[in-house]
Amino acid sequence: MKKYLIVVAGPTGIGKTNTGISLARYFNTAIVSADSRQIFKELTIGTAVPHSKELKTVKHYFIQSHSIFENYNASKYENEALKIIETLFEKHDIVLLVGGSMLYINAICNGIDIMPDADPEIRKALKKQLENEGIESLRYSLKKLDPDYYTKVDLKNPNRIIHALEISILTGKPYSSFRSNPKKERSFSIIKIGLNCSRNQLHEIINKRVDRMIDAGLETEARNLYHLKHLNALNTVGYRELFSYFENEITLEKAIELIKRNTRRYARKQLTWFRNDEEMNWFEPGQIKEIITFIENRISENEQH
RNA sequence: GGUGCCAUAGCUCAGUAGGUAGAGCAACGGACUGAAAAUCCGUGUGUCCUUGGUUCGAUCCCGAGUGGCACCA
Repeated sequence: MKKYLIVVAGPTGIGKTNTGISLARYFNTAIVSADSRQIFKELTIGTAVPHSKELKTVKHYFIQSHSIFENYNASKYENEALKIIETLFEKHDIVLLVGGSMLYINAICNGIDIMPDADPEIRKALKKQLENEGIESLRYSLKKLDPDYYTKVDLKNPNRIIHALEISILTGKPYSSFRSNPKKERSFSIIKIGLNCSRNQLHEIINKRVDRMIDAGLETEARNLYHLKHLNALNTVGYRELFSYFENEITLEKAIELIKRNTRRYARKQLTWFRNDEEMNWFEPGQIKEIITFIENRISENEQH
């Protein structure tokens, strides 16, 4: 039998964890998480990591496996997760990739270009340039260092420009020379399962889940991390709003309201990305049987060719 | 029961000296290759409560109805 990576994606709160566990038990395999925040061991309540009970039933990878002090990114994830996946395929024909981080899933399925890690000092300097001289100045630098990318990039998006600049400065070569938009060959086939429900339902799930997080002590978790708020890992829905509350910028009620709103928006953004993926096969959460049947049919079709 | 006020976007409300309407919030759509739960761009989504009348034309003026609120009984 060939090897199959089953991707389970969908907006936050839709039930990826449960679906993933059901599928993993049925196929007797492990789960590789594709979640850019659940990966951090310092974050628990605000990221809705699977409960320890759930983690005991099925082996999970990349759940609370890294530290927020590490500068993590999609490329590191691609390298590390791919290694784990390859290892798992030694014992399993099917492996599950479960999560909502669009770029991370994309890194596994299609790969991203190889280029050096950004230098924190250079990034710092560019941030300062943005702060002091404005985005216009960054654009000017980019036009000089990478005129080709200058015509393609969203010139209003400082993060994009900064990244192109930091790579160009670090390597002495234009950022665009590293960009080939690869579709990397993988040793396994990919079957993508997308989970979605009505928008009203999704909003209700999200609102309730945020209330549950607050009841579970999210405020305390955030307060204990407050002194680390400069870390990128904490530029995260659920924490940043509480940080504003700690700074007396908003009330607790307002912070909770904003967490709900920003989570809803995040879910929408995820859907925008996933909807665009033509390989995605959509199901409602709870349609486990249908999903299993679909996967088995897909595999048996594939085995015949 | 009587009197008064109100009824416009999902919500709170503005407005039109009569020419089918706009703010805030919410919502919705999109971009995306090393910060991605990040970052950035875009979009009013409407039986102006219903129904008669006046008018070339009514969301606006007049009458009636319905619903809500307040006060008086």
